[in-house]
Amino acid sequence: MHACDPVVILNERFLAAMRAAFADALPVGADPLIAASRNPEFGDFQSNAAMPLAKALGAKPRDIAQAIADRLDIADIAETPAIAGPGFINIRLKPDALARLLAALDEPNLGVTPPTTPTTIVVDLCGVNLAKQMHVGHLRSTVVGDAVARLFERLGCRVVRQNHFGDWGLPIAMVTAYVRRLADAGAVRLDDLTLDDLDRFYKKAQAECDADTRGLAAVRRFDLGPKAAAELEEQVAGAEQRLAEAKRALIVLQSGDPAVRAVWQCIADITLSECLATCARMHATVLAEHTAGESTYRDELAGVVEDLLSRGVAHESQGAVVVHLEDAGIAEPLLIRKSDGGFLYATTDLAGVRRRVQKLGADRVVYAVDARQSLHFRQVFAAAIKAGYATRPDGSVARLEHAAFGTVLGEDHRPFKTRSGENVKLSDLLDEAVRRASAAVAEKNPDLSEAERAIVAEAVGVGAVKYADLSSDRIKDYVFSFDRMLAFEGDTGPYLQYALVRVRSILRNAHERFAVAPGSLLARSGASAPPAIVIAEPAEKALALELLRYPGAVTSAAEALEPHRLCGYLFTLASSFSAFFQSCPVLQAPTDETRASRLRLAALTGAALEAGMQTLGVTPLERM
RNA sequence: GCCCCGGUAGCUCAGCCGGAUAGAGCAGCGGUCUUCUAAACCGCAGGUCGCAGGUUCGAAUCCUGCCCGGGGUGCCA
Repeated sequence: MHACDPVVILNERFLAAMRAAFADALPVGADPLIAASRNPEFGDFQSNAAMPLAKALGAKPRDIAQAIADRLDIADIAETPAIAGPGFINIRLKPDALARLLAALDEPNLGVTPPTTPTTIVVDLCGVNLAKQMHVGHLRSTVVGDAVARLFERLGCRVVRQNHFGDWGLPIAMVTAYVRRLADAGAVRLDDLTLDDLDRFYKKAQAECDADTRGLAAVRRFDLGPKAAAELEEQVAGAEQRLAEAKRALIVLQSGDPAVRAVWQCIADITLSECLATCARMHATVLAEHTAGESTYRDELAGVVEDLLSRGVAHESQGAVVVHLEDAGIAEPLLIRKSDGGFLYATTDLAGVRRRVQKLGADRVVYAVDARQSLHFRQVFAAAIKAGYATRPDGSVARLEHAAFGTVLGEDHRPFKTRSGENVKLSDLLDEAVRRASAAVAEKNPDLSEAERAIVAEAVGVGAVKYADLSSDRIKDYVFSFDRMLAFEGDTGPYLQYALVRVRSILRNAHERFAVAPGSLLARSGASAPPAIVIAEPAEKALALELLRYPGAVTSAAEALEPHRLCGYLFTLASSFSAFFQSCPVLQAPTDETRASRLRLAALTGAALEAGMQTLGVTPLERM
């Protein structure tokens, strides 16, 4: 794979040399340990293989390095290797080899090789709840989940997205009963409801059912007077009554009562359509067909519990049903049925694993969910494997992975909330980012028309929010700052967008001034004889080496489920291009050959930046 | 109590399946626009990699213990 990636090529060549040098004495699994050199003084790449082999082979590291170097067949791509320090083998690529490797990169997949066997990845993302607005809590699940999905799509895998929509259970029954009461009383018309209304009703319904039993206990304990006690008694009694109503409503909903189901469906439709609109605005591919609400599992839950009980995987305990997981190293058992007979989200998630592996054909299931669910998923995965739900038709066990992410924090390092302590609505967040982006665009580029500015501001604002979310290690909490993400300086979405805009500006000018057809520069865009690449200047070489890292960056980001690796790569690529842009005139290049070569280099950079940004779901722009 | 995650420059973060002098960006100081978009580039300054041991030729990276912060921990999701 990655026939244009020097690391892959050198790895093969070094392995061959190591085998030739040491034959059977070479320990199994010996690794050439190829890495890009951090200091250009030492060369472009290095092998660290000799030092670890010293002990196994009973020889001095430098002698081992020499033995490897002597048998190394790399004259076609590199200068004679140099041995330095304790036994590093330093490699410097030849300029014409760089040009050949870049030409190999110039194909539709930019060097990324599709898997030899078809692989299906199911990605659980977004996870909105019925009757609730999307807020910052959904930002990461949507953005990280979509980026992971796009990474695997870029690798050529089959990807199935699943929006595990929280549309079932007691809280849902509560709000459904609440809305139905309002509708029956003529206080609301179902057709006119908005998600804002529903969000309010949800909170009210929940508050009504939330008995202040602790308050009542405190009043009694401290004898705060009969009036306070009476008020609280009334509140508790009312809440208990509402809760009992909600439980009855759940039973009615579950029984499929048409009137209740109609209200529920209406609430679900309103929620989902707004959710899908917000996802579309964020350029996250979450569509109606990806929706797999918890309600779609409702008829499977009893069967799951019965199945696990009958096969001895689950056991009754204190009236509930649990799966013990000590053998998987987890002390806490997983509860899958309450003592009142109700099911839990673990039950749904078990049914989810079964469907995703056995119906959707997953080789790998990835959950883009908050890190606080970490124990829950460890339990569910262990239980699912124990139950055989993760077993594929060929008998292999699918990989179940939690792509856990940390919390979005405010500048005060507390979870990001509004001043009044509410969750920040995602659409408000995006509006604010776009508003700020618009102001900045107006200042930086007053020549843009109003219409174009609106488009650019939307792409820059949304892209800034997404890039900020994706560019730090997902497991860590991060501090949300409009100022930083929109500062247009440093490792930000706008910086990447700007680098691509500069590439495209060059290509536009080349077309206008030199009649260079845009499609004539790259083989991947159909050119039969793209210009020859000549690597001469240091900035050209640095850019070339950076471009060749593209396939490896995409692959490792996907494998590790870490989009921030791709962000880091794109930032260094954009930086290398900016340095090249500064020191290597393209249109004013000294010769026609140099201009043509640099144009192709620019076009290739543009292609890699564009592909990378699309993989992150950050909109590439023509101008900004 | 037990379990999980974090702790790297004044700030925000990379680097963590061990490799040569620990990197960016912001903030600070100093340069660069008659020339492809200066939303950029170049340079200077800035660090007991939480602490202490251990493994290793070599540790920010692996292991153990501790400290600090966050989270989770049987009938919510």
